[in-house]
Amino acid sequence: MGEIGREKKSSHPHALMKSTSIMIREKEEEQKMGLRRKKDSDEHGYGSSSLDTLAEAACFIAGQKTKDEILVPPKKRFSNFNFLNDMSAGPSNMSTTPKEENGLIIRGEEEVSHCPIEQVTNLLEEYLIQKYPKKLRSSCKSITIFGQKLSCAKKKRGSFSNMLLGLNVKKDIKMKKRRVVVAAKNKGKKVKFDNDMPPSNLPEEFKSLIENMNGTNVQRLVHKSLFESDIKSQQCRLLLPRQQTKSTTFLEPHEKNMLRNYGFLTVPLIDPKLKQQEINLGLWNPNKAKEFYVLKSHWKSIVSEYGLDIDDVVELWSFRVNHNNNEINGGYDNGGQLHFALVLVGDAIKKESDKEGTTSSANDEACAGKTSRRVGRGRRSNPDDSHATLPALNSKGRFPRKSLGQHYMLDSEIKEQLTAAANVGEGDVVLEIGPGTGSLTNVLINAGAFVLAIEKDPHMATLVSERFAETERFKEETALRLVESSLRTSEYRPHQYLSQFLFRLLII
DNA sequence: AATCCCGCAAATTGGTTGCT
DNA sequence: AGCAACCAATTTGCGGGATT
Repeated sequence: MGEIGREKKSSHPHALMKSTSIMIREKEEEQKMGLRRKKDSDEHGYGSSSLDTLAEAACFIAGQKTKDEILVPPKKRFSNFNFLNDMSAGPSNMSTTPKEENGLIIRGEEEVSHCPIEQVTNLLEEYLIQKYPKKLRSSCKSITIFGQKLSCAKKKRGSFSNMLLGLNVKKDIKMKKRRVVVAAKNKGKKVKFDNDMPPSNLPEEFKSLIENMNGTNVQRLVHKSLFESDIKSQQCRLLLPRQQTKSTTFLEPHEKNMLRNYGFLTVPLIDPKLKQQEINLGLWNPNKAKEFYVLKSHWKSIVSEYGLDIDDVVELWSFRVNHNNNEINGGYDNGGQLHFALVLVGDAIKKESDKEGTTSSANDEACAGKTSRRVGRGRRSNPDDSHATLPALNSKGRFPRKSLGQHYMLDSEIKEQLTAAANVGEGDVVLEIGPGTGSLTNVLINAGAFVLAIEKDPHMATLVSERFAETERFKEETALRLVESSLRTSEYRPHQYLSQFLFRLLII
């Protein structure tokens, strides 16, 4: 109590309205909708009539089902339905500081009471769960009522049953005072609104790598000094300044749709050491006036790997790589697949090179897509180690896709050990799920086995069949038979399948 | 239970505009 | 010119779901 009344003088009057963006103006609603609220019907003062109407709305929503979004176009049927009233779009001449009294928000002469958010969400949830086919529920990403998006995008795999329909409002009107840490910390630090960016200058090594990858449309997206929130371990994201990204057209329409519908887009990234990995590009406040792009998953590991710190300057570049095989990404990549390159600038790069001098390449592992090589140990070298196909793959912008469960196994010793452990010998028939570059396949064939391989990634499928096209056994169609998976639309994951298969074996 | 990760929106700050 | 109110851009606190 009183928190609202103590609203800071400097704070914007709209600030409160935003936070209470959905409220119900009861009197208005009663008049508009002809509803008669039962007195004493519930503690919030909301009678069943309103909730019935809401249920009706839910019913209507359910009737508008589409695969990715349930959309209720404004003023289509319930033109007088103003139940979920966005107060942020309310009267702009509201100058009185809002106050809270007896559970009511007082704004000038107008009285509005709290929306029973939980009731609303519970009701919608219950209704939709009852009325909605399960299949459709699971694919539903958001619900829009009269332009108000009820988002559930944050739950990647959230089933509808445990999904809360966030109404984009604070459930609790009471606003906690935030600790003012920023002001003290950044005192005197100028917030840069003017984009006095230095001229674009992509380092030569990046240029040549991108050239090798046949990259086109190379452009600098972002030039940014890192802030605490960019590197804080609890935050794990890099916010891309809106000014620098809003005018650019680095995303194609289908990519924007992906972002809006699924909340993120996995983009191949060349990191400062020219290693290739993937990063998730996210979108905050989708479909709102202030959309922000952020780099999410794996940003944290980049921060720790390169020891990024406050005030380090980074640049994010984008480019596109045309794959010959346009089947990749469902044939959407007409303009080429989006790639990013992360470049350290100034002190950040100096610091990184200093670090490299002292720590050598101890963290280099023979893992996905890394161009590192292991030294020492006296292990015999094998031409397959750094994979004959790997440089070629990388140069074409192909590297392991976690979304497909891809991991390149580069250590031929392990492959041989695996083959030996499985006791694979002449004449054995081996089912290989996800041969990838065919490195294990090669060992298996050399051991005399007949290999039946299933590959989902059409690019890999082509590659592995080309690789073994020269082998005599392949020509005879006895050693390797490649099955191009038609499971593209399923949730097929080779390693998941394998682990489940092993698990079943164990329990049998 | 602890930690990680994500997304929203409050807080902060510099710029702009309008009035005196 | 000086001031206040408003606007816009950006950072980051924080809640809460997901994961370990």
